[in-house]
Amino acid sequence: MTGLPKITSVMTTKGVHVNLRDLGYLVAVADLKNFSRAADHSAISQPTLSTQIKKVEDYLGVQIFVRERGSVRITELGEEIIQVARRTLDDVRHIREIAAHGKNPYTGKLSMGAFPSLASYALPEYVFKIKQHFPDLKMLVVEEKTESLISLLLSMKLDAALLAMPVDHELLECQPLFEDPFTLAVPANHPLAKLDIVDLNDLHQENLLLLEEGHCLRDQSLKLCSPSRFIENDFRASSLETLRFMVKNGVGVTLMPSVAIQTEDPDIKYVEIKQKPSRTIALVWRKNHPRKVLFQELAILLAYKPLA
Amino acid sequence: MTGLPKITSVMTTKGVHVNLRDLGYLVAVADLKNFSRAADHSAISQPTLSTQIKKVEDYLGVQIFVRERGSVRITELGEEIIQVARRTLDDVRHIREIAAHGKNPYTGKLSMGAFPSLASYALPEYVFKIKQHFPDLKMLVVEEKTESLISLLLSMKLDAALLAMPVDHELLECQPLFEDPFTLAVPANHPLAKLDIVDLNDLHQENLLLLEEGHCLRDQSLKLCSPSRFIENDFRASSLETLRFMVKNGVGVTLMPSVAIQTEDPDIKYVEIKQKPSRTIALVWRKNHPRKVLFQELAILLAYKPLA
DNA sequence: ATAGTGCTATAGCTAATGTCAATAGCACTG
DNA sequence: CAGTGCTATTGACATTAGCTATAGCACTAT
Repeated sequence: MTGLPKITSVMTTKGVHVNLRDLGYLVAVADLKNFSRAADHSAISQPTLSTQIKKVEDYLGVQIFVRERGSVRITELGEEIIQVARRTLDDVRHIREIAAHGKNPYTGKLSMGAFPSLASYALPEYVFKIKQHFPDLKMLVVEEKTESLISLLLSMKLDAALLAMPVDHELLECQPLFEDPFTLAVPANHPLAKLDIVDLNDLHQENLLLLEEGHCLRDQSLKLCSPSRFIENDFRASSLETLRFMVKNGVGVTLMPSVAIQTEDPDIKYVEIKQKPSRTIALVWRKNHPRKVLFQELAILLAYKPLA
Repeated sequence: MTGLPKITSVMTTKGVHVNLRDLGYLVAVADLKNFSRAADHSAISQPTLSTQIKKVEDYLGVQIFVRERGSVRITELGEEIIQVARRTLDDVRHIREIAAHGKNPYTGKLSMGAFPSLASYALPEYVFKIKQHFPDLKMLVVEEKTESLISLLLSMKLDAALLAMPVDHELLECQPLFEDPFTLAVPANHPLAKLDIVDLNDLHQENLLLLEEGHCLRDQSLKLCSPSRFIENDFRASSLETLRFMVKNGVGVTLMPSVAIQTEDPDIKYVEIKQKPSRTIALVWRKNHPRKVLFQELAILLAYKPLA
């Protein structure tokens, strides 16, 4: 036969696509800095890993790893690529989680957030209650200001959050849990401490202490106290405990949510307020979150007053 | 032979993994709501697409699409899954872009941001200059407040940004471009308008107009003007043009960055300031961004005074 | 030097997977 | 009741990822 040779597969361009699997290999090599161990970790043979990595590098047309004596270095471009690869793999994990949670909302990781002036007081008991009723949930709690919590919810990095109403966002669903009345925290030796009940309109020239910007409690307090003529001051506490400390030491007064009241302390008196102001705490989650059924049940579970 | 039958592949569990390709199919079906057209769009046959979609649904154990008369509905869970799938595909596209830009930084999309009190004035000319020197770049401009720009840079959603120094972030690199001196914008009929130069310390009881919270120009102005005893006011403009309008109408004065000066308007006078305050505009990008070479060249290109 | 160690790369074969064309099945339409 | 417009199933074929075996390379220890 003098015809043309039968070309079956010259230029066997092995693999033309980037795979999720390949991304995993990239990350494994990046983490372990060693092809053989990365192969082990990925449960494939070292040659396979080598060829797959090479395939990706060829496909992208850039070098990701520099194979060096004893260890593997990552190129700058490689770093960038691997950073995104990690994100990609996380997303795929996320897809699997969504499916798993859709099938059984009562298992798996559940991340729940609360804003600072609520978190430390209500969360411990809440987490305890949740663990009792849903023992298969792995709780993860996050303490952030309201604004951050909302963006975490929207970006799917957080499953649910305890927020103060109102929460008006068309992508979020919201179930009120309980009312948290405000009291006025005053130093025990302050004239107001002798009262059983105080009218916000009667407060003049008091030094109202507030949290720093971004705390919803600050905004609520400012709103409620606008009729009173408080002394302006530049002090901005970073936590409710700092505020309590300041009140205790006679620096001023502050609005204290009931969940945070600690009656043991003889230096502070918490006085009821005639206007009965309160904040409504709600459980909030993304509409059409795969586990909304769970959240509705959680809301019922947590709707009882959190403190005995 | 009475031995056991040779089982080659009973239970042929076709496909055990989710693929990037599969995610693409999901998105195509979600977009087109029709298997056949989605197959067409994905350049595969309809049967292949059907089996692959089914494979994913089987693997995840949840139904993603409801095949209905005439069209395809997406389950709630499906919506969530597809949302993440889109993100995943974007990430992979991003990986390819990183590689492409690493090979040739001078082509492809380039997203550049600037904060509002600079954007409208400097960006048009900048974009023009860049297009001239790098005709293969597809420019995309974004106008956001400084804080947003920084998080966009960090999350790789923005390539570079024009920001006011200082920008201290260990993941960001920063190349100063030019000084932008502040002048005092006053109504033409204001006594100050007659001066050639004004001392910030001589300003008393002027009504200083500022932008709303979050604008870096607001913070810079407040810092510079703290020695003066300005009238406090609650007005917060949402743009520099609003401020200019207010000044024009005699409501007060404001600090105006030189890039924003418009000498044509006879109703406003821009008075030089004795203290020669200025803001330094810099080009900022993520350290080890694949195209940092490009940004360094851009910085040189843009370092000349932006306005004639 | 020489064999050994600890790496990654290459080759050739096999199993798994994705793909196609053909066709079945289903629910409406004319 | 044939026709239309869908999705699902089947069986053959092509591509890809995987394996084992082995090569190659640069040091290290004997």
